[in-house]
Amino acid sequence: MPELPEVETVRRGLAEHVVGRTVTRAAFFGARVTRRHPPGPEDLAAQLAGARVAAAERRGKYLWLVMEPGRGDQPDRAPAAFALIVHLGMSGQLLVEPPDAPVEAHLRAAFDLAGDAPGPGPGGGSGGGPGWVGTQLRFVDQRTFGGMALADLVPAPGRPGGVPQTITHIAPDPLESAYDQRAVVAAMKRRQSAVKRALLDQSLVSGIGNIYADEALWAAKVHGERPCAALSRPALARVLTAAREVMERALEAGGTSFDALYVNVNGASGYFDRSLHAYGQVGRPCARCGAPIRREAFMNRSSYSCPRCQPRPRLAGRV
DNA sequence: CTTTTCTCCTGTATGC
DNA sequence: TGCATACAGGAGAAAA
Repeated sequence: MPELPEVETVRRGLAEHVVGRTVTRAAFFGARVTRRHPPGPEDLAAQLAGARVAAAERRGKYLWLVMEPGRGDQPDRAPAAFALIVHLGMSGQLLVEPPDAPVEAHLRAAFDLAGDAPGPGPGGGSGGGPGWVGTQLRFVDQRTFGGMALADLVPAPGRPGGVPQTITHIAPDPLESAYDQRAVVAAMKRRQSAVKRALLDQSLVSGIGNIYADEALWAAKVHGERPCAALSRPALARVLTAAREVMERALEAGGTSFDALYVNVNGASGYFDRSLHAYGQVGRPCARCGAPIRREAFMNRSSYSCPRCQPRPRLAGRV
């Protein structure tokens, strides 16, 4: 499940293999992948055709490519850059492949790319590389919770290139300069909800999903059902710091696993198997105290925690 | 305004 | 073996 570290790994792959190239043709398959782009897939394809990928950006779990339109009718006046937003949902992958690679079962979009990418990627020079005639960027998404859309870029603090207008409700994530942990702690203090719900609220702090929420709460020794307001500011800060640290470590573990041909979210995190202390570890001993990790229902899914290190709040829920 | 619930989707695992 | 069911879960719309 792509959360911040996995999405950042994909962004880095895009920066290396796609930025600098021009989209010569775009195609979309199925209606759901463009459901967040109201004008529809034909409009999306038309606007991308001829545009150059100027940058690959990320905030939380959202990716976007900064696109510079091709100069059509007005060669003396450069049209404004815009964003191609990509959300991977739960099962989305971005793949960089030769155009004649076999079509994946859940291929949702394909972009033909022209030009060389800068840096030591494929096609980056005469030596090395597979020597493709062309390159395709493909979006494959089994469950199609992800999608693509266009948006204008609007100014945002700490983001020189701006952020897409349609995702300005997404808060800065813990790894960007605009992130202000003291402000997040203050906002959490005012929340009338459990701390895990707050961690998952992307308008408060972005990038954290179910996995890293459980890991952060385990590291901070806090049960996710504890009300935000019942936690001290230092305790809230410890939870947020733990979230940042666990995601930084996951990024280190996952950041090296894609090769030159492949920008793959599923392969991005070897972190899952080796370093999880709570998520999915039901019955296994807590790494701190040895008590078996428990699983509890939470919002139609699951939460994992240590029953000894993370005791449930005494008043779990009010009526 | 704030907070919670529902819904979208499909492959995998489990139970009878 | 075959069929039904639970589960994974991000995010936005709808409801409370």
